Amino acid sequence: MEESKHTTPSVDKDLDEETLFIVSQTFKALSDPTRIRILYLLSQKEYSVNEIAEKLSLGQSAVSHQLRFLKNLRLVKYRRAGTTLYYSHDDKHVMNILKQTIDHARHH
Amino acid sequence: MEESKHTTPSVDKDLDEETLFIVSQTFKALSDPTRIRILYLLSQKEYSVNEIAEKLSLGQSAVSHQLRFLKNLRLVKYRRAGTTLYYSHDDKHVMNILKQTIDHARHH
DNA sequence: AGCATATATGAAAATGTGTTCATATATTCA
DNA sequence: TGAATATATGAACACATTTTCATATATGCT
Repeated sequence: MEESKHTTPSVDKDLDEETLFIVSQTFKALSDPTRIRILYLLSQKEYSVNEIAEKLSLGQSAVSHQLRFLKNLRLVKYRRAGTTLYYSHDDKHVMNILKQTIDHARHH
Repeated sequence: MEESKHTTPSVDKDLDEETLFIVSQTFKALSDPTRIRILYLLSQKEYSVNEIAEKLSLGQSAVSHQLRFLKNLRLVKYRRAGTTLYYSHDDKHVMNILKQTIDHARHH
């Protein structure tokens, strides 16, 4: 009975492979400027693929590929309206972390 | 006078290049399993380069390269004791975000 | 100075990532 | 069904990242 009585969670346990994988994937999603810009846009409201491409001056294909990446991690979701897919964010925790880090970066 | 009266910071402003760069670099630091393991280790206490290499079964050179990466972003610092360098974390905000995300990943 | 130990560094190799291009699929409408 | 529009997909390319290997540098000790 020596360790972690009422200490902060996450310290003192070791990192199992699965946790490590999830954490690294999550941060990888946030490590690319294009994906950050997409998520930041989606933090405001839903947008279609073409709207995202236009707003950010990116190719339709590039946006689609990145959305698939984000979708696989369940960071975004979409709803269909005819042939148009409206994407929106789908992970409040991750969006919150992105927001925190943007604020932190801005405060210099 | 239409937007962002008392809304959350970081929304509604656009992302300037510099902020985008800092944010993406920060997350890139956290996106690699080796660096995550190093930072996680350093969240507990300071360790020398060789201690880190042994604890994590990594080559001395690989650890040194990653520490330089983290040092450039001012995420870690070191103190010298003879020929030994003891590294420790140096950014509470980033360590907090790492901790949050590990907890989040563990809760599935 | 010479030797031992701890760490850093540069280049090469192996692997991973992001964009583009061409094309496929899905939906709507006439 | 056929045309039009929106999005997805796969392959190829360019570029970036991570590790390894060999070697350099720094410090302390005798």
